[in-house]
Amino acid sequence: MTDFSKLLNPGQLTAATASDGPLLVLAAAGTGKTRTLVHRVAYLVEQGVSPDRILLLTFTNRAAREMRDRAGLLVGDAVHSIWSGTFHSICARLLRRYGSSLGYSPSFLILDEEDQKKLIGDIIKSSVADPKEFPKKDIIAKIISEAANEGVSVAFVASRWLTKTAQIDPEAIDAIAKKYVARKQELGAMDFDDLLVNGLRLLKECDGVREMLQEHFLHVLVDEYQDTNTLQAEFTDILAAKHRNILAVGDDFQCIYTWRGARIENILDFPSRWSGCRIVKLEENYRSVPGILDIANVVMKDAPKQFEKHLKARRDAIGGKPCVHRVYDSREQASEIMRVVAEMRSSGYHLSDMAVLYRSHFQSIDIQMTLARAGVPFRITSGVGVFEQIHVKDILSYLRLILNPRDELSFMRFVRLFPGVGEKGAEKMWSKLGSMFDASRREDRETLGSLFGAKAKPYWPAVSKCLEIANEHLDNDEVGDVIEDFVDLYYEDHLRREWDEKDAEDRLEDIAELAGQIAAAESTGGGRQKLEAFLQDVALLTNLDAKRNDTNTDKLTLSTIHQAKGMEWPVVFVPWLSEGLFPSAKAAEENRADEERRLFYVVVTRAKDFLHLYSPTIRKTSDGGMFPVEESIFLKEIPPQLVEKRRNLFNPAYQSTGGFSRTPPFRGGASSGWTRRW
DNA sequence: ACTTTATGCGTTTTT
DNA sequence: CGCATAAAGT
Repeated sequence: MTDFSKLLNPGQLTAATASDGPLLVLAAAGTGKTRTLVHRVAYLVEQGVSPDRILLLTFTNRAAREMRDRAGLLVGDAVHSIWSGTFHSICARLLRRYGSSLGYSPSFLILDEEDQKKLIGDIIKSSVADPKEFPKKDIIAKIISEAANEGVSVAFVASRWLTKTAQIDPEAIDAIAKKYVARKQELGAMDFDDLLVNGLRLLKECDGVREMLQEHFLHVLVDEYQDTNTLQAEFTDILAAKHRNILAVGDDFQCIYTWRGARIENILDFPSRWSGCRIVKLEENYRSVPGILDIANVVMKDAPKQFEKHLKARRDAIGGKPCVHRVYDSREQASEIMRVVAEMRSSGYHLSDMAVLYRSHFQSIDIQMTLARAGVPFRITSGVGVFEQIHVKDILSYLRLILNPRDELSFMRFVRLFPGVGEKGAEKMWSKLGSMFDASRREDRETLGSLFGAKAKPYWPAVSKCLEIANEHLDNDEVGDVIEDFVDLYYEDHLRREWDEKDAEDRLEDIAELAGQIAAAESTGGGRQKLEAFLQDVALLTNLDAKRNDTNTDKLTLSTIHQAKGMEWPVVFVPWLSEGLFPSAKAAEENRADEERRLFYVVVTRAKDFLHLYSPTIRKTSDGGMFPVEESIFLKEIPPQLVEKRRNLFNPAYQSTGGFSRTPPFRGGASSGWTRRW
């Protein structure tokens, strides 16, 4: 028996070894939230609870993996039986098993954001008289998603948008939404939101399934509870209703996903929803030095809705106070960051001990360029996911088509890889083939070949050959070869036609990586089953799930604050603390100033030893414009004695007043462009 | 009629 | 960069 009292502080111990019944753990940043949760799992397993009757829900794949890894150290192989994962992936798992009650096949497709927008765009094109006068697909997709996540009607959300975006007709948008639902049905597909919506429907509408699952899950544990939306809170409430063993862990101060439907009220009301709920507060912070916590406490001192919480430092002070750097522009900011990085390295920190955390992706561009020029290795979580990139999706559609002759979306994508085949052509081919294409049948391959135009025809025999032998490869568990053949015999050519040399090389490398990852995936069956399992849920994988082998090299981390949630580094840099950027102007417009504040709280509490905050005096736009920017309100609020101020104004703005532009820049943005590689 | 190529423009945050 | 739109090419 483990002596938990030796491993945990009193608060953590109470939570981890609590008796049955509802429990809310209010864990402020850095107070050992994950540790508590992991030990709770270990405690339950030691008490004889069968691991497969424990459900552990998280928000991100990374959190799920960390939880599994750490629990594994305590309970060993039992960890593999625990039901743990993101809300989305657990719902997907349940729906694959029991979704037939709702009319879904176990192999339903999961649409990623791009697929979703594409479908909505197609519907707009075909059903709206004048698409130019109609809201764009991105807006419609957002409205539909918002409605799903809040559990309200599309027309309701659309009319709410009316106030800020002109010319929206709620009825018309509702009509699009209905067609979108029908189209998904036709394809046997669910988008991300459907996973949650249908996961909940499963519990509400299918009495048998609900009762079985309620009986099955003895313990329901939810991480980051402050970020649950209506659907997720209801989902866990129902699952735990029978045994009443629900453990919600969270921190209302760290609620940063309201834009995605998170309801901070879920955690605030938790005690009243669950009668007899015990509350444990964790306020002892083991992560950060006192100087950093002082700032965190200042940031949240006037927070409106909250459980009273005050971070108590358990570490001694080391180094100096957190540092505020006033710099001239984005480039100077980048070189200043790099200078401090070098300084910290020479005093013994590794690159992997440091992170640059920013409000939005584009704010990292100058930093990336500066680091690249200086040859400092860094790891970045870019705006576009690895599994959402064009070339990866191309390969995935090729693989999907081999496995599923009726996969319309994959077919469309696949045939459009050939020159001279566009949207209309692809549609014609699909209907001429009778809405199916069985790659393993010679006739189907010949028919398709005859449908190609003159430009595509020469390429077909080689690809046809690939398709012919693909099944053989799959039976021999040679998934990698399936991809390799296709790339060698056709796709590499295609890439080189579409992109310049360097880009094509990069993309080929990504594909090799993908092949390796599929081959390495765990599975019970042979190549076919392995591939099937991978393809089914690949939409749920994110950047952080790929390139795991990357972690052994020493690299500086560049990440958005959202993606950095739950993580920690000895040294943290926060660029662009300027009004309009952080807090973001857009958030202010939409009355979400308090969320920006919580976001700042989150980033401050990521730092263990050193915190460096940067505020440029000007920002430049892509068209060469130059504008003065004010220091962020978050910096202004910090009492001067809590920080050390440094000014680095190599090139003060006031010396060249002639350079300012007249028109203000668009809302955010210091420079333009995106990076795909990471 | 449909596809390819050229050009301009907007960019929060994510499962 | 990717997307939408317009113009040019098949």
